[in-house]
This record gives sequence, C-alpha cells and structure tokens, in this order.
Amino acid sequence: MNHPLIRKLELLAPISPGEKDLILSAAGLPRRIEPDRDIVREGSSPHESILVLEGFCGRYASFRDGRRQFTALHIAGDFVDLHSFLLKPMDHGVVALSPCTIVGVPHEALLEITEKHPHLTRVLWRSTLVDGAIHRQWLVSMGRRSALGHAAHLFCELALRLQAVGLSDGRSFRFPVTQTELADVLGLSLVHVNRVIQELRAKGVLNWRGGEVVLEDFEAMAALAEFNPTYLHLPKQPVEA
Amino acid sequence: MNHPLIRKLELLAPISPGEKDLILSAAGLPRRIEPDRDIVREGSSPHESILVLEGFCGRYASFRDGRRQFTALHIAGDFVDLHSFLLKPMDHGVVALSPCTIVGVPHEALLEITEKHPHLTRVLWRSTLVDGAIHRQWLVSMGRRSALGHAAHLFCELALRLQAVGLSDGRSFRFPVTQTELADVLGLSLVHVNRVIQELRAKGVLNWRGGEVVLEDFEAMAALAEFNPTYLHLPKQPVEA
DNA sequence: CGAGGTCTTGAAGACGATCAACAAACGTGG
DNA sequence: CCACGTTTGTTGATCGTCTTCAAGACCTCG
Repeated sequence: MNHPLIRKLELLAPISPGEKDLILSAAGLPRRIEPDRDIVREGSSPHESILVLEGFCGRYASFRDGRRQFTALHIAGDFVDLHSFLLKPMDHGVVALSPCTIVGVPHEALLEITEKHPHLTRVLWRSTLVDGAIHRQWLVSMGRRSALGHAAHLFCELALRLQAVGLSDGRSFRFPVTQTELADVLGLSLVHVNRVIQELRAKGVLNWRGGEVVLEDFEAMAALAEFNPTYLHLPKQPVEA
Repeated sequence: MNHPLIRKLELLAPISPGEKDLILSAAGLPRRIEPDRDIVREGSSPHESILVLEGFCGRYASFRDGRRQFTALHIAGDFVDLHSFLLKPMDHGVVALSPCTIVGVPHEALLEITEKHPHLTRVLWRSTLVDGAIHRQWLVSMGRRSALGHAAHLFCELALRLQAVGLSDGRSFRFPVTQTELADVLGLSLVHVNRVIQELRAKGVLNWRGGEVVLEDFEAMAALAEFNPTYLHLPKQPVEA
C-alpha cells in the first residue's frame, strides 16, 4: 500500500488491511493548496482533520504586530490537526509552505473509529503523541541550544522524518522554504538565520540551495545539534524511497 | 467526587459515575515523593502512567554539561506521562519540584479502557492534546516573547490552570519553585530570571515570596504577556475551591 | 552560631536583533 | 531573449537583551 497516510501510520504500529480500508474510505477527495494559503484557520472549529499527502506545511501562531512563530512543520503523511477532532476551536493556524495536496477525514468518521476500532484509535492517538514529543524537543532547542545548534537540530530531524516516509535518503531532501519562514520556525531574526546557515555551510555540513538541502556530514551536524533521534519514535528501519 | 483526577477529567468532558469508578479502581496506592526526586526517569519504559494528586512537578530534558530545560509543569490532577502508555521509552524525565503525592495507573488498565470505553478513551486522549496545546504556547513564548512577557505568560497560565482545579482564586497560589528551576522552565539564566521577577514586582503586577505568588493585577500581567487563555481549553466556569 | 541554599547585585561580554542597503534569483510580459 | 519588478538572499554597522562570572546578602535549619 503506497498511500502516504498508510505508510506513515504503519511507522507507528502495524495496522490490518481492514483498518487501512476504513481510514482510506473515510477520507474525502484530495485537494490542491497553494503556498502561503491557510489550510486551517486559527479560531475555526473544523469538522474534519487534514492529512497531508504531498508538500510542506506548518502550524503557527501570530501576533497582531506581525510577529509569527511556527510550532510545527508537517510533511507528507502527517495529520496536521488531528487534535481538532477533540480540541476545538483551533488555537493556531496551519499554512501551506509549498504547494500541498491534502485530504480531509471527517470527525464523524474519527468518532466512529474511536467507537469501534480501539487498535486504530490507539495508532491515531499515538501519532498525536509523537507530535507532542517533537514539540518538547523544539522547546529544548529554543531554550537551551544556540542558534547554530537549533538549526542543525532541525535539519537532522527533518532528514529522519522525511527518510521515514521515503522522501529522503537521510542525506538530502527537498525543503522549499524561505529563510524568512525558517526564522519563524527557529524563533530567530531573518538576518541571524542567514548567518547561521552560512556558518553551517562554512563548516561543510550543510548545502541548501534552491529548495534542496544536502547534509554533507550528518554525523557532524548531529554533533553540533547534540541530536538524539529517540524522541521521533521511529522504527529502526526506514521504508524504501 | 473530590478526587483531583476526576475533578480534572471533568474539566475536559462530562464523565459518568461508572467511568469514574473504572479509573479510580485502576489506580494504585498513593505514594509520597520528595522534592528533587525523579518520578519517571528518562529512558525508562514504564508499565504505569503517573497521576499527580498533590504538589508540583515538571518534565525536563538535560544535557551532559548540566544544562536543563523543563518542557512542562504539572499540578494536581495532571497525568505527567499518560503518553508513556503508547510511547516508550520516555524521551524525558519527570521530577518532583515540591513534595508530591502521586498514584500510578497501570498501562494494562489503560489498554482495557481503550478496548471497552471509547468515551473515556477520548477524554484521556484529549488530556494529552491539551498538554500539546500548552507545549505550543510555550514554543511561542520562547520564540517570540521577551523574557518579561514569557515570565508573565507563565504566571497567567498557572493562575488559570490552578484555579481550574480549585487551587487558586485566579489571583494567588502556592508556587514552591526556586528561581533556578524557573530559569530552566523559561530557558533563561538564573540571573536574568531574577531581574525579570524584580521588574514584574516593580511594575506592581507580581508578588512572589516564600513560595506564594500573588498576581496583583492580572489584567496588566495578561497585557504584558499578550495572554489569551483559549489554548488551555478550560470550561467557562472554574470549579469552586 | 555556622553552613548551605537561595536571592540579589555589579560588571563585562556575547549572541542575536534591528536598521539599512545592496545583490542575486525568479517570474512575467514585451 | 531581454527588461523589469518582486521576492529572496546577503552584507555591514549598531544596539540591546540576556549570559556569564563573581561576590555579597539573606534566610533557614541544624
């Protein structure tokens, strides 16, 4: 089964063919979203949860004065707002960072799953728990890592998450995001992000041009970041690309 | 029913008497934990999830060089590691910040609940989602608020969370934590935390002595923090103290 | 009364923010 | 294919917040 959601859910736990059918048949039709468009609006109370089939998007909070902070980055296979099934209204927005393909899963269908399919329920619950674990690691990065370490940590995380769904070989991947957006992810200024990126380049660990990232030396990058992948709770073996 | 867990769960959603019995009967005997003692160790794979009946504790990650970052603060009624039911091993530790009374709920019992009690399952799931929402708000504080705003935000959050379980009138509460610990919560240095606290005192919004916090002017504090309580997903009316 | 922890203060310095330009890349229409 | 405008990336200079280092004051508890 090659559907990104299934691929992703199977990373969390084995699921049966019946369960696969169940969730796929609940999903609506794929929709195309342009970059910079909101996928879920802050303050809304959705009736469906959105799954990303393709592209990058992010959850963010923004201030009246225009400051913005991303609190999560999502890739193919991620539910961006599974929590909105049980937690309304949305306390943050979700925006497409690249062209995205998404599908919605109606909350009714999720309710049905929780009523009748305890195993699948646990798998979905678990996926929200992994989101939480990533939030915590970002908190650690924000609080106690240098800007350089923080950026390095994020690149390591992305490499492994993308590898897990077959979108990276663990070394290089598409990353169609501007430095301005990255600044809002890292909680830094645009100018400083630019300097940090250059420093990673100068150290020979990062090559990032035209939306393509290459980690020239993952080990060195991980060392800079004091990166420990445990929190991602990925299985030992990534799927084939 | 006056059990802190029940009080807390009822904030999330109405639960039936049968469900209350169910979860209470699953819980083990209360245990007393001294300050500074680990409640759950990083790297462990617990067979039960811990619920706080009394006291303050925190989740933290630490570095080899001694730096530490708290990623959550927990109060009476909170499950500190409900996620360990589905996500092992622990990617962080949990430590008592004050003397704590805790009970364990065996993962077997939680499994049973997810198999047979979908509604209660959703309530528990929801409680982990609120944790996630708080993580996100902390990320926003770390990334885009000044040290002063960040501290003010935390005090506002604590006032409302404690009020929700009857441990504050919304203005004052016990907060038996050192400035060193607060520094590790806020991701700041001890010295700077001290200065920020003094600034809040000078502004006449905070009085914090001997483990007792008084928010002299909640509105002013909330304004400093640009605090919006939506993310806590609390019901309109707090319970009586 | 002494000892250890906690809080407070001062001074110096680093890291990252801000302000202001400029350069390069990209997309579009002519 | 080039001209142009817009977006993105880069650089320099200055400034401010927060860190670090160091020491002293206060408090609690034996």
